[in-house]
Amino acid sequence: MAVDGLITAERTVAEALLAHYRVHARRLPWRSPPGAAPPDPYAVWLSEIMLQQTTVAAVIPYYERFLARWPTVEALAAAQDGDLMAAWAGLGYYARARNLLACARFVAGELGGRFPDTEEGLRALPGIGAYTAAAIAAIAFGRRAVVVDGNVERVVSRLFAVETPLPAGKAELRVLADGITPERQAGDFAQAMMDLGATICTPTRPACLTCPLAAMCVARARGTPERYPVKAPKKAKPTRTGTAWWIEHDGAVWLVRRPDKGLLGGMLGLPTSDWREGAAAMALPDIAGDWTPLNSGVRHVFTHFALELGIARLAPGPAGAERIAKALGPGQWWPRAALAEAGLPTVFARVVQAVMALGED
DNA sequence: TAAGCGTGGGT
DNA sequence: TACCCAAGCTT
Repeated sequence: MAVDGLITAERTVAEALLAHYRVHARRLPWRSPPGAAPPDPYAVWLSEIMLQQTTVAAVIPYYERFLARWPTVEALAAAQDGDLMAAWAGLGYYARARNLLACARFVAGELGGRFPDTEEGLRALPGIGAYTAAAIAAIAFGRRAVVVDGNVERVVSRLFAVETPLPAGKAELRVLADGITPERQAGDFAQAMMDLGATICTPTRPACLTCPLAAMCVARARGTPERYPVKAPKKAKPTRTGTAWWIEHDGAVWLVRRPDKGLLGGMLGLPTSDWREGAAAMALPDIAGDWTPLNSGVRHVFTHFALELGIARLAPGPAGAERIAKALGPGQWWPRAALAEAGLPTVFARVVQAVMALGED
């Protein structure tokens, strides 16, 4: 048996990591201290959905606002769709917000307001995949679950110097993670692994000198921790171009609700042309009037393409204003002075900024 | 299995 | 500047 505080080959990964976590755990709004009673499953679920592919720093203010406004799953289930989407605006991956609402309504309506306490039950809910089901089961319900996120993949790939490139290597990494996951305290263990990945076993320049697992780490022994995880090469990102249509009448701007599926689904936005590769010219809708192409535009990078969005402006006048809905489909006039509160996704918030910077005319 | 799906911060 | 990356899920 290892002497406490001294890391030896006999000490397991979980023992070394949990001892470190008891002292160095990050204090986060949705987290209970190490060894304490589990937090409210609603809080765990809400934080885990927000944290999918999103940094802790970005999530914290959204989490605080959501929990204050909708303190229970029943309260969230009663929210208006538009209010929920607007509150999520800026956080990205908007399918998460749509699934969040669907999940809350199912739990509140069909499950008596109680989240399932097993991985299998959680996995069946909208927006909850393998990682999130395992994380909630372990953190909120004390289950032994193998929690594998990007942090865990990086830590495990270095511990065992796994050469199989991601994403093909995911299955292998999961088996290895299973092998080091303890029977008890799986929730603390999962959070300890993620803390380690976020603060010590970082993608670049890992702080191996302060790592509680350094003595057990094969990549460290080889002197090449940054080599892992090995990743398959990624594809080039194309550029698409399009035009946003700024139609303003009587101090208000025409906004449209985007379809539920696809990019920025369910979000409010400016009407735009199609976004296509190669198209360069300003594109205008079939609305007669004195269109003004603006010199400024917006460049915005999405996950799988970059967008260069030009802006064309129209002041249709009272008669023309009534034809807008017919030409562009359903939408609403939003007061220009209140656009900051419309809950627009970032790409359109930037268009608003660009137009506002031009002044009233 | 692979592609689609946001955004902001770090290097 | 141009990448890379972050507590992934859905289809």
